[in-house]
Amino acid sequence: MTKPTTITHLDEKMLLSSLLTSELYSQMPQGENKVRRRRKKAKGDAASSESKKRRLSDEQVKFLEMNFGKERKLESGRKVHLATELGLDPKQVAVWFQNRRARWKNKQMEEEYQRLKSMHDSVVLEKCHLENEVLRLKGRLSEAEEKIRNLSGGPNGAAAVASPSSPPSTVTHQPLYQELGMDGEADLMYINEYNYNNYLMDLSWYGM
DNA sequence: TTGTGTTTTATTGCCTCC
DNA sequence: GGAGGCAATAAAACACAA
Repeated sequence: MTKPTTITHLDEKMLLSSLLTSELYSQMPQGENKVRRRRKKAKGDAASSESKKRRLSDEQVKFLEMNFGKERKLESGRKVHLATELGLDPKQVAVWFQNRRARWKNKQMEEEYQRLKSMHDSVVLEKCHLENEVLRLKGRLSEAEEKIRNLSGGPNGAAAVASPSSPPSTVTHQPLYQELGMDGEADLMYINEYNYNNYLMDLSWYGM
């Protein structure tokens, strides 16, 4: 009689992960990748109650935390001293410090990421504002040029304005919204806000 | 109670340094 | 070559919603 096995989400994840690492990665030619092969866990020992995983007591953790605060690395003498003090195996102390360093490093990286992200966000926002300002000023420049053309006498006056002192490239400075037939600065503000929002959405999409 | 996600403890394999 | 560090991961322990 074979009982149908139900595969939980967790099992599925583990299975997938072990398949990926053991099968896929171990097939990669050695030397071309730095991905280590999936190890095999010695399951027999875990069954014995003696080697079962034990959580450290609050006092033990507190003491270890205190020591970690003083010095994150653990030289041999200190390890043995802490172990006897806490009634633990020196190896357990070493493992605890190793794991604690890993957690500390993760936290540092997370904080650094948040710091950089907020810096980056404010730079992007600033860029949007500056782009808006550039477009606004270009609009005003076009208006001023138009007025000058009108003042210097009708439709032919434009030729007079386009003298050597005013470069012909001015035409290419026409604001984008005029080219697109849009309604001035309000639309431009909208475009920039739109781009910025899309940008933020992209960041969140990539989990940033 | 149970399924699921998270945290903690422990192991393995590789790398570096002395 | 071995001691110690680190990254990756396993697995137990725990938290918690449903």
